[in-house]
Amino acid sequence: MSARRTELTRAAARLFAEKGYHGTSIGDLAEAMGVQKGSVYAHIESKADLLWEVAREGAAAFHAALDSVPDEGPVVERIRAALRAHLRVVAEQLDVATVFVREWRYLAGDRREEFIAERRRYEERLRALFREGRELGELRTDLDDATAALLALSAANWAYTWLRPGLDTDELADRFTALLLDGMRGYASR
Amino acid sequence: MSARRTELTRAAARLFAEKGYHGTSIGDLAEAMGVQKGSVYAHIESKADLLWEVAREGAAAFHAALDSVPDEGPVVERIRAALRAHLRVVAEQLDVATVFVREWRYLAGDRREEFIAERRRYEERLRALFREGRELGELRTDLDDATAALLALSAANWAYTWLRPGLDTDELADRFTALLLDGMRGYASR
DNA sequence: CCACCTTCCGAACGATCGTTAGTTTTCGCA
DNA sequence: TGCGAAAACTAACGATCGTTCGGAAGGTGG
Repeated sequence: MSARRTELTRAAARLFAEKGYHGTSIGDLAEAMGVQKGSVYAHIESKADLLWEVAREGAAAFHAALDSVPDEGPVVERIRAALRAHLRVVAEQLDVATVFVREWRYLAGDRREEFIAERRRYEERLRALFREGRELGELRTDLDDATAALLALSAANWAYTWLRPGLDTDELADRFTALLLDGMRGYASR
Repeated sequence: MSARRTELTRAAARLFAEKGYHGTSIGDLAEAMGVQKGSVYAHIESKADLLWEVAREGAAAFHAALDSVPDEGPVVERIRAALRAHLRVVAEQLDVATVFVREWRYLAGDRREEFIAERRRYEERLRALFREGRELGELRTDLDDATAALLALSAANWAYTWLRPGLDTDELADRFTALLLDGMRGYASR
């Protein structure tokens, strides 16, 4: 893929995140590239291609982040690592993450189905961590792991709305992890 | 507001939630009403009016839900009540909640500012519960209450993506509350 | 029965949409 | 230096966008 084509994808990610897919016109893309709008079609076949490309890039980034989490070791540490990896992707590729979480639904046809499958697979990989933690006894044995995974996933998926590049995402992830692990109830009331 | 006008607002909430604000045309609205698209303007002055109305309805619903939470009593119970109230609104007014969480950003000008202020106020009201819990010693005194509130808010704001009408939102809220309070760490590792 | 108000129709508006086509410019490389 | 590919330009396409307008139903209350 040519350098110019890559620039176009970057501009698409930024504008789709900022104004939404339907709120971004080919003219907007062209203006961001400093080019006439017809020229955009030297690089793509359709506007939908750009959405597909950014969405796939997001899926790849989040899956790659999860790949960095070891398969073994204490589950608690692996959950912390997964949260760290996720938030790092959000902070470092905020536009792509935004499209991944919010704009993907404007995908159409087979691409939409394929994306949803990838998204579900990502959620399953995260969920498995919590289930394994319960089964191995590293988390409480009476844990509602589906709800726990949903809570963690909510924090991860909502992050694009408030996370700003430059924040210490590792520390943020650790704060979330600490809360998820130990809760917020006072010692006296245990 | 006439009955017909109310129908239009309902259709707008549904379509904005389903296809997005920019993905919904006046023609779509008209078709949902069984009417020619020009006729829609017997009820509104602009498409933006409908977005504003639905967004305001959402803000009112969530604030009203929080109003039902008592000002006194155990903080833990008030947090549970707030989560219950929030999830109930999401389940019972899913379209409105979706616009409130996701589509509001297409508001323009003063309306956008006003909405953001209302949204911030809602978040502040929730945050205050956690801060109060820490200060009164009902939650752990070393609690990172900002993060705790953010975690709860993430669960609340993400709910529109998976919550379906008919689910027992009280039970879901209680599961979240239980997790937030006691965490998921195994007893053995405390 | 008439006046009024709400609602809708049908046609049209200028603007903008995504996309296509033919041509021209730019530029790295043989 | 010249060739070929990549990139951009210009102009236009049909479709659809949000919106306007004059007039016609339809029902309600005086």
